[in-house]
Amino acid sequence: MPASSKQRNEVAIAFGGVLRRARTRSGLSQEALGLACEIDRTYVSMLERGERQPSLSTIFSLSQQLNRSPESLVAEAWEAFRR
Amino acid sequence: MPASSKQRNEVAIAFGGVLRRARTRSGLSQEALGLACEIDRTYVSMLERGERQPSLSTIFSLSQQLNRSPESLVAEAWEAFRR
DNA sequence: ATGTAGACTATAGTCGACG
DNA sequence: ACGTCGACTATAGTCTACA
Repeated sequence: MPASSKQRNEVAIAFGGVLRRARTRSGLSQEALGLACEIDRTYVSMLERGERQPSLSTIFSLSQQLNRSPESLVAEAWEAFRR
Repeated sequence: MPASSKQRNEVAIAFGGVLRRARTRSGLSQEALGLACEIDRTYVSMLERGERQPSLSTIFSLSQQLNRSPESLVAEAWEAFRR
């Protein structure tokens, strides 16, 4: 068992919300974002719904396509997670 | 095949360097850091050597124990990755 | 205190199909 | 354009042991 799978879920949910807001603001569909990042459309969906947690390289490619710095996405997710 | 496994390696190496510097500066051993984060000592070693890539929740717990914000670690890794 | 190795379990990430 | 399901492959992360 990894450290705490409850924590992982909460992290995933925090990131998911941030991702969805950033994506909709940017006017991209999940499909378009996935295509640009070379990640699967259904996986973008899972990320946004907090069912999966991104690795660092996924964070990097998502942030690039959203015209955001990776640290800004992470900072937002961290803030959402902490509360 | 995931997006690009070459990119993943480079991300892992970038993060590994950042982690090692942050940890040695903080005066913690890999063992002590792993214990505090509830992640395996040998896995900390793999991360520092760029053999593995952290997930977001791993970044969160590492940064907490290093008294750093997650975004500062990510920003450094991103900078190292881009060059 | 760290690197490495092997065998393992859990989860990140892909893909095709359907509503 | 998105959610979901199932089956899959790749990799994150654990654990024991030895140098």
